[in-house]
Order: sequence, then structure tokens, then C-alpha cells
Amino acid sequence: MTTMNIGRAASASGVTPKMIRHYESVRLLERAPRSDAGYRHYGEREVHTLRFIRHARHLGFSIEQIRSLLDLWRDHERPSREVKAMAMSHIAALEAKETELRTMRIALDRLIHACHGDDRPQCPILDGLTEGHADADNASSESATRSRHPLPSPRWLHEAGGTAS
Amino acid sequence: MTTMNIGRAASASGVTPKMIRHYESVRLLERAPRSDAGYRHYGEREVHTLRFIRHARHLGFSIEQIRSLLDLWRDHERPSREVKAMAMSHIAALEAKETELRTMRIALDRLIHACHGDDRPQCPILDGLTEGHADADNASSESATRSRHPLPSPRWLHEAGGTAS
DNA sequence: GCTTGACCTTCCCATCGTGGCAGCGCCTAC
DNA sequence: GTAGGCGCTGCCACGATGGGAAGGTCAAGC
Repeated sequence: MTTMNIGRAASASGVTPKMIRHYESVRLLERAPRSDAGYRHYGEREVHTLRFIRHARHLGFSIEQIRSLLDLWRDHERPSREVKAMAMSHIAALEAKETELRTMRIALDRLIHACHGDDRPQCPILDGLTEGHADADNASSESATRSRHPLPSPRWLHEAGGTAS
Repeated sequence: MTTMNIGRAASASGVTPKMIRHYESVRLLERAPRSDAGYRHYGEREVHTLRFIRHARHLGFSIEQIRSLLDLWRDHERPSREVKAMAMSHIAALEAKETELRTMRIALDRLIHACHGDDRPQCPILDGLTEGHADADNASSESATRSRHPLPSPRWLHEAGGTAS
């Protein structure tokens, strides 16, 4: 069985059929050959590629980055330097995120430790949110006008956790 | 000047006008009173609330969580226990993300260290992506069929970093 | 041969928080 | 009275993924 439908390719690779179609639609994968009925057909080679993609996603590479990685993967003349450079800049991104999370966690930790957590309404956590962490608040109602900091906006928190089935 | 337009409220609070309108539209804020021309008017109280929201976003709370926090904030009878509980479960989420990132980083680090990064094409990073990290691969092309793991899907990486102007 | 149910197809919608832009109205300083 | 800086609404985009509807196909069992 060197050729299979999308479902088999999916369970062989660990990538859902939905995502396989998506990857094809964004040209991460070549258009799969079709049967008369329009069913996509895959071989071992494609499954191999899908696994590559899955591993790369697992390491947090974006689709665009994976596109480059796949190009490098398929180019047997590539200098490993290029791959390493991509990987290292990605590591830097991972570290940046970690730091961002850690910063949040530490700030929140401090507030939590100051809070009794009993039946009384007095709460340093809410107070802290009210006042800000004392710094990083150059938005006085006086100077103001064009202090366009766009907020770090940490949406990435509430996505993988809840979404993962 | 106890009342101001959205722009002034924005620079006084550090929240963009766009976001203020958005928060209103998702009922995180009450509908602001309007001038005859339809301009929203804000007072110190609203700016205060906006700052609260900004700080909470800064700590990674989602809109829904902030909705609860605001309720607690405004309820002067609340037991601080409830606030602390929210904060602690959020800390747990932050830690989980940190761990996820660290896991990725470590895995990638291992590959990177094995890679020369020179002009030669031989590259353990690509090899590693090809083969997988040896474990977590229970997708043999035999058993298969309904091994529906949805992939951890780490989208949150490529969002705050690039988006933050 | 026919039915059933598992599989496949495409297309659209939702997520989450934010930015951008278009097309319009308003308001003020000159 | 007009320019240009605000404000308004509404729509689209992002990223990666899931959900579902509406319909076609295929293989196994009868």
C-alpha cells in the first residue's frame, strides 16, 4: 500500500485531514494527485513530509518558517549554517516568550503573596491592578496626547491550552 | 476637565481608542454616554477602569477573566479568597505555557548543538525534524485509524512578538 | 443490486485581541 | 468658511485550528 487516502495519511503522520487540506491550500504542500472521484492520494513521501511539518510545528515554528525549512530540507546542497541560523533565531523567540511569561508570573506572584485570601474584601491583588505596578505608567493625564504604546497583548495564552481538545 | 473624548481617555489610560470601543462592544465596559454628535464621553472613573483592564491584560488575563475581575473589583463585599483563587489558577496557566516553551526550546537546543552550522549540507536539525524526537510517535501506519491527537498547536508564539508594533 | 455507514469533497464560520482602512460626520483654530 | 484633526461605524486581516453543513463515493454486508 504505497498510496492512501487523506485519512490514512493523517493517521500515519499525526496530522489531521483538515490540516493536511489546509497546508495544501496555503501551498505548504503540493497539490495532491486526485482519483477520478476527486479523492486526494498520498504516498510514503508525503507522509514523511507531513511528519516533518508536525515536528516543526511541535517546536513552535510557524507555517512560514516551515516553508523555508522544507525548502532547505529538500535542497540537498544547502549549507547547514542556514538551518542553524533559523533554528537559533527561533530559539531567541522562544526565550523572549518565556521571559515575557515569567515576568507576568512574577508580578502576579508578588500580588498573590500579599493577599490573605480569606473572607475579608481587602485585596492587594485588585489594589495592584488598580494602581499599576508603580512603574511603566508614563500615561499621566497631563502629558499624554500621543503615548502610543500598543500594549504587549498576550493573546497566545488563552489559545493552545483551551483549544487542545 | 472631568469629562473627555475617547482620545483623551485613551492617552490617559494607555488603552487605544480602538480597544476602548472594542471593550465596550463586548460589554466589558458600560456604554459610554454620548454627546449630541455621538461622541463618547469619559470621566476619571472610566479611565480608572481602563487602567485596571490594561494592567490585567498585561498580566495575561483574558477578556473573560477580566470581566470577572472587574465584578470582584466593584463588589466591595467580595472575599479576597475568590480573587486569589483566580490569580492562582492564572499563575498555573502561565507556568504551563512557560513549561511548554521551555520544552520546545530544550528540544531545539539539543538539535542545534549537534549541528555544525558550516557550508556542508549535513544537518542534524533537519534530520531530527525528519525522524521526530524518537518518542511521542504512536502513529504507526498500522494501528492508526482513529488516533485523534489534535497536536498542541503553539500558535501563540507568532502573535504578540510581531503584532506589538 | 441495494442499503448503510464510513469516508471524502468544498465552503463557510468561529476563535482571540488587535490593527488597518474606508467613508463619513463633527469641531475648532485660523 | 475651510483645513485638518478628531470621532463614528463597519468591514477585513492576522494565525492555526476546529466545527459543521451539504453533498458525493466507496466498500462491506445482505
